[in-house]
Amino acid sequence: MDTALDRAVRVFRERGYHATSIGDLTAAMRLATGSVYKAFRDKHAVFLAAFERYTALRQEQTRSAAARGANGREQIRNVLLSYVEHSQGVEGRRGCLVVGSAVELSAHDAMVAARVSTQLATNENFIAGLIRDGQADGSIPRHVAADDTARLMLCITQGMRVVGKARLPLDGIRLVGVAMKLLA
Amino acid sequence: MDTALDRAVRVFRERGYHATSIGDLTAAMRLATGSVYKAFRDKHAVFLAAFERYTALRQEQTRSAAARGANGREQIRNVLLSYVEHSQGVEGRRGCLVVGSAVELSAHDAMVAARVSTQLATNENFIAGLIRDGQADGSIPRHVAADDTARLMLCITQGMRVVGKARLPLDGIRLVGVAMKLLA
DNA sequence: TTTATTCGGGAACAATCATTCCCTATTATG
DNA sequence: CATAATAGGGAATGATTGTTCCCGAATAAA
Repeated sequence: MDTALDRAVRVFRERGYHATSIGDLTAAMRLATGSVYKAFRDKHAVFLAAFERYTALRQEQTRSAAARGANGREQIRNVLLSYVEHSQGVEGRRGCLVVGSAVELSAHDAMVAARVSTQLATNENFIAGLIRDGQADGSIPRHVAADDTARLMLCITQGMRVVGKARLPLDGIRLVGVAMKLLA
Repeated sequence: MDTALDRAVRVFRERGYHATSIGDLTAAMRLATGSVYKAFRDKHAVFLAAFERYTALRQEQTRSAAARGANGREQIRNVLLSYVEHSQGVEGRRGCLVVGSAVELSAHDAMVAARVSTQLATNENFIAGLIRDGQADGSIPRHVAADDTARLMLCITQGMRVVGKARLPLDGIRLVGVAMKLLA
């Protein structure tokens, strides 16, 4: 079932919610219509489950990217670099379910809107925490405003996914090199 | 007709392409079904016209915001501040057609994808030009990498629209204050 | 072995979609 | 004045949508 959900994640990322029909879903998940409706209440429930699964996976990926850094500053650099990578190539073209949901559904779907907000807040808080870690370990100056910088970095990461979906190439080293000035 | 198209822009921004039915469109544009199909070949053509109109309006708004600045640096500050304003409140919740199109359509609609890319490139080039202007007038240091910084600022602006659509509040002064470090 | 029960599959359904067609005013043309 | 042309309105149409219902096979229980 989890592997079927992974396939659902992929379809929703590629096509969005409204452009994904039950037919697309059953084809991707390799289940018949009846089987999908036996596992989920409706299309919306499939999407919610896919969203949940996607955010869990992405969270794990960014945290493990951060963990590869020796101090707060390097951890942030790794997180940003990881975002650039995921915003590019086939993965970037596939898109981010959080960004897609924010843009396509947030305005008219309270359930999705709530999950999008909490996910964005989680990401922002994670970055803010890394900034404070860096200030504690001496790799980031004390005068950096952790919360404001974290919110701007949230905009940067979400923006990368938009730009990446539009197929503009992103040079990780150069882009992140510039972004690190925010920690000066 | 232009006022009808303005109303179409609004609906597409609020609901996206796929979630907007012809019924929604005729109701908003205050035209009957037949009249819409007499003015446009199909729904896709209405969308393309709305996209064109939206980008023209937005371009004008950003340029006039920039024009209020005395030098390159202040012009960029004004552009960023303008983006924050447009990403917030009722306007922010309405969303950006470029971001929406990039996320919802770019992957499967070559015509839209092309227009999104050129629009993003135009925005980026505009910012890069302002950076170079600032370097010429002495308000921005020469060592700032114009192209890389412009691309990062493109990510920032597009990201603001995502975050704004998700209803996270954005403090223009603080956010732009941090972002201006990129021009140090 | 016989009988329940579960599970996946797919046909059937009503609703909604984008699109076409035709009718009726209104304006322009002779 | 008569008539051709145009523009707008809305019903009809066929395709597609999400959802439900029911069937058949496989497994568990008796």
